[in-house]
Amino acid sequence: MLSLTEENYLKAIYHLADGGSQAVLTNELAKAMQTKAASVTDMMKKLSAKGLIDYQRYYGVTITQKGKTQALQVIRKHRLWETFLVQKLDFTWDEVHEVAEQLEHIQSARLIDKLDEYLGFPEVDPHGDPIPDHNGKLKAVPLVSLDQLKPGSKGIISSVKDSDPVLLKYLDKIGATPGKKLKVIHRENYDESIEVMIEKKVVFVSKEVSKNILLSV
Amino acid sequence: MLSLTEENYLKAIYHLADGGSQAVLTNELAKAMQTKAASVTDMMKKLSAKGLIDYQRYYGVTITQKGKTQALQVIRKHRLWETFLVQKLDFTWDEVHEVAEQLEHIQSARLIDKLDEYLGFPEVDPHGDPIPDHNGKLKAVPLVSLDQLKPGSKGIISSVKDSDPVLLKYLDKIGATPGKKLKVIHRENYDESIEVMIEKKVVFVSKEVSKNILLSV
DNA sequence: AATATTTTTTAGACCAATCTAAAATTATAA
DNA sequence: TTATAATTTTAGATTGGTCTAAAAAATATT
Repeated sequence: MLSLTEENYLKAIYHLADGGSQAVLTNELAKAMQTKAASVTDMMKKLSAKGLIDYQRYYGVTITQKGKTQALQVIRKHRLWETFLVQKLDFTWDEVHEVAEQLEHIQSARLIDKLDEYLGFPEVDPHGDPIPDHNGKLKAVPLVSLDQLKPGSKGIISSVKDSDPVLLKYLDKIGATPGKKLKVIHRENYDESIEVMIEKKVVFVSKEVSKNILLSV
Repeated sequence: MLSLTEENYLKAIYHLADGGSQAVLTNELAKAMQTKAASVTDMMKKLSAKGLIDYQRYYGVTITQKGKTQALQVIRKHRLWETFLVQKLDFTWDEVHEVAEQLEHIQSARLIDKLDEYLGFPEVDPHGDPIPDHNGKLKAVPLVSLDQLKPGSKGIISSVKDSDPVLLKYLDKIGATPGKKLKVIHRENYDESIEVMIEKKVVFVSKEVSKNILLSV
């Protein structure tokens, strides 16, 4: 069984590699884990010895199938708990991340399957991220970030990348939440800010924000 | 903030001292924590330095008011989670202890108060143990264990001491669960086993089991 | 009361996860 | 292509929680 720290590293690697086979560098990981590069190197050796990652010194790591499976189990738990907090306990979507970071480490397969059932086998969490099923299978939906859409194109907001409460509260305020229809009206060349129509309402968002909004088109 | 280990020690001290001011010996604690006496001594110094217990070497420890408050917060969380698991996720009362041992360490006052509300502010957990309120107040109900009742006396099963799944499944089978009316019919002098009537059904229980059944009379 | 037994504490070590500082390696630039 | 900069790794130390073995204190026994 993995330690809490090992689980967190694995999850970070999975996310930084975009779920895929892409290599992750020591410093990236150190930044993501809010720790020092030396600590990361130590952990890489450990995870590598356990067959969870492939590690080549000075060239970063890639996650193995075994590691991916483990990471997806943690992600499943994280997203189910977030859904529980919003659906049942009336948390808002900007409040759930921190608590879910703790709950995701509870070890009980029975608990998480019961929870899944209790929530009605949800497919996405409150931020629109897909929830891996019991076997760790993830429904892959091709998404585009708002900053890549051309004026005139339409889409449905699917999810939000960053879980920073400040961003989430802001998106809530302007109505940019998962499920909403969106149309790009205009892109300003100077700062790449975008004017969009979200369900009849016109709003302006900066490039920085637009990069965090993912849509299905 | 307390570490997971500190919380567990504090809870064990609270329980062994029966919630009170009674002193707890190093070896008792070592047994309860499934660790060695030397480890306990180390931890006692730490908890003592934090003002959570009064520690006198060679004479055991007593829990301070501050320590009691902390212990009760953990106990509140444990019992609320157990209630959640049974009420909402259809766990049986013999399945909840282990998972609640993990969940009780989740740090979020907001979460636990929301959960409390969601469950309808329950007063007791699935084993009949009282749940401390938001302020750590515990409704004190005087209880007697079945082994101390005289033939002829009646009571209502209030709670069960041990959380061993084997015991709980057995009690379920014979109908000895919290809320049930019970009357003592006879005590056998040789082995102190007891014959009782539980809601019209006559059952025999050993002294060992009878010590674990608590009643309000 | 002196001795033996039990309990508790101390001393010193270990493991996981972390750190700082120095060394090694790779990437960049003159 | 050789020097410089950036990144990564190693070496050695630290902290929390644990352990074993030995010492110290309390309790029980003769």
